[in-house]
Amino acid sequence: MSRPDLERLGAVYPRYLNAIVLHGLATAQAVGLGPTDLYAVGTLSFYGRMTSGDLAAKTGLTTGATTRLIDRLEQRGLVRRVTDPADRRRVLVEAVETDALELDAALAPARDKLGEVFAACSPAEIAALTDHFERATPAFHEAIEMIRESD
Amino acid sequence: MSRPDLERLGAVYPRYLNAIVLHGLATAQAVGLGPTDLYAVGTLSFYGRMTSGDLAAKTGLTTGATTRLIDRLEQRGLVRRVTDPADRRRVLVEAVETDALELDAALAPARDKLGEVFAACSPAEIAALTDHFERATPAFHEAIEMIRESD
DNA sequence: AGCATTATCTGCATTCATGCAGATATTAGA
DNA sequence: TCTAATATCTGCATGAATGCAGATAATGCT
Repeated sequence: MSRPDLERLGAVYPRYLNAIVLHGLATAQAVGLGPTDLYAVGTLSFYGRMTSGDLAAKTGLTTGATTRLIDRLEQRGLVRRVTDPADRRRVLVEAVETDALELDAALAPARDKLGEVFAACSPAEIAALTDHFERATPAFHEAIEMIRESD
Repeated sequence: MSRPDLERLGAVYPRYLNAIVLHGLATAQAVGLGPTDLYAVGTLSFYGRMTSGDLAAKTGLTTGATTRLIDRLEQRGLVRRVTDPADRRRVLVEAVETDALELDAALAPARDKLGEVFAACSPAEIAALTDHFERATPAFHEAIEMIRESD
């Protein structure tokens, strides 16, 4: 791989990540949630129910702060507590599928704009991009854990 | 483009964005800044000096809150205020290139893990990905503006 | 020169997320 | 059964980000 290629990636990629995070913050603000709260809901809906403790680990909060986070989300009807029948100390939290948030509306501009970007791609390019996204996602999750371990 | 392709993209992409934002939040926490503060620094260093008001617009904060944000960043030596000689009401803010933050250290895990992902790509794939990132970045910025306009 | 406009800053107040330490409930093990 | 360990919750406290309204400073127009 040639040097110029990597340099261009190095220049473009940080700005790209910056834009995505900024967009995430703006979305949270638009739906009236803190960033952590909104992305906790996302995590729950993408990866399914998990215990309060697991959610604490994912978000990097203490268990106490996580209790309060779940309280807030439950109060807004975004999340549901289910006691684990196998171990009644544990509380499973699951996303309620609803659009109590107007999350769909908040994401509409991104969907439109990104839709145009993807629409300009060939099927092969879409496949390549999807492959990349699929590999990059766990890489970010691993990086998150590593950041938190070295605190 | 076939349906299955788009469905896979639709499943993978939201998780990908979720991971990036979560990683952004974890990074901010690791360096001891609020998410807005950290991504304001990023915006300044990527796009160069801008007025306080422009930064307010970019972050979606009021001008008062932005003054405080600049105060915080200046106090930590991440940013510098420069009075605009052409219009002395205006304050230009520019990023100070320093690693007063151990931002490099905080980003190291992501660099490593993502580096592996990119290393597995052919030069052609790298070029295609870079093209995509380059097109997606302004799309996100436009989406941010649209979200804020419809508040 | 005088006035309206613009850009940033300040004082004040408030909301909110979060940590911490101890409480409670449940399970597991000796 | 008694005790230790585990999972979540609560009370309390605090720091921090933010908004808002008015203050200050600079510019531009008439």
